[in-house]
Amino acid sequence: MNQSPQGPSGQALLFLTDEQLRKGIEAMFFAYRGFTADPDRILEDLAYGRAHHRAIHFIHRSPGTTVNNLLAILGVTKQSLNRVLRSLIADGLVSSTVGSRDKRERHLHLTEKGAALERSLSDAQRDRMRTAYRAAGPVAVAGFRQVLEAMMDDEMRHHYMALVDKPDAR
Amino acid sequence: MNQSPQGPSGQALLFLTDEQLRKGIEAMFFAYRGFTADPDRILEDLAYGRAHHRAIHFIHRSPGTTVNNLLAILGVTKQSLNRVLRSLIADGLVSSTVGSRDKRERHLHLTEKGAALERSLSDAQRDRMRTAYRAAGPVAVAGFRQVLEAMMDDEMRHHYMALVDKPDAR
DNA sequence: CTAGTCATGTCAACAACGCTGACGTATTGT
DNA sequence: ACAATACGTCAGCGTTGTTGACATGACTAG
Repeated sequence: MNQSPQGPSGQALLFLTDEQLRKGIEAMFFAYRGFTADPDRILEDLAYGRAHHRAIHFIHRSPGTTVNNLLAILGVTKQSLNRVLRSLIADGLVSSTVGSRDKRERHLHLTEKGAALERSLSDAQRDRMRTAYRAAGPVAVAGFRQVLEAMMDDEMRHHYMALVDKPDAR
Repeated sequence: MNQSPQGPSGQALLFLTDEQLRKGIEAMFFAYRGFTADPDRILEDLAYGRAHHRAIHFIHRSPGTTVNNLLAILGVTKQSLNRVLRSLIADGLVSSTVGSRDKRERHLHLTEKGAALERSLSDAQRDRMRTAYRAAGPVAVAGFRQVLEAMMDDEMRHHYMALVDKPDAR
């Protein structure tokens, strides 16, 4: 069970023990609750949930994205996404415009109202992230991102890589 | 908006830019999907979900724990937890025994069958974590955990700290 | 041009898993 | 004796995921 992995040269790879791996697993569990806590608090007053937050986030990040593209990034069915998009469009937070090149596609944008909510949500989430970053320091932050990237499924890493090097639309 | 934070001595704290924070946020989102993907695949064949996994994990980690303690760690209502526990007990994965000191309490343990499922789930999750750890290296892993710990709510960090230094019951 | 495929939207039904509120029982502590 | 605690449960509801089926309009290959 790899309790004390040894390198080929006999050097101890102590960070790969089951104990260390378990700590990482539990850290992910508890940290993710914190990660979503602040936006969740904002959303519960608005009859929206985490799914709305995700849609808003990625529409903000990729203005004009199509439904199909959003589907691939979020990894849900079109019925699930459609339910969320329908309410966001009905409430005037998201606009859906017919594609000019391909008229089957709908291009999604945040309205001013939607952008305002996005700012409120991401401000809250960034505040916590900033506090954590500052407490841990730049070296830790680099490691944090390295491990997370290595943890992704290939397809998700592909979407991630395509996003992170794009300038923020802020 | 803290676009280019400067230290008091004018040194650039470039890892605290909104851009860096956003990358961390998106990395958390995509990585968490990978984090849960493997156990989810195992569970979907068994009519169980993520909630069952969490219950099994923490009962394994704290054998004999009470319902109230599990409630605090998982951060859900007793009705939610009870629904999960009821099915796990009915299916013979978890045993619930009346407390000896305080007979109001129920002490929860995994049965042999429950322990077998726990091993199958945590093996899958550890495999991915090990691959990620190995790819990122020990320094990155230390940073990974530092940032996650700084990201937790105080109460969750308290539960985390109480757990991680306990030896694994394996 | 016709046939097939694609992008999207929608209806219905269902499951998992959160929640609130209320009530009951047994046990413990004051 | 009385209040508080630990637990279980019923009923109902909301969000978010799923499948399956069907419709429309638009593009594309033959």
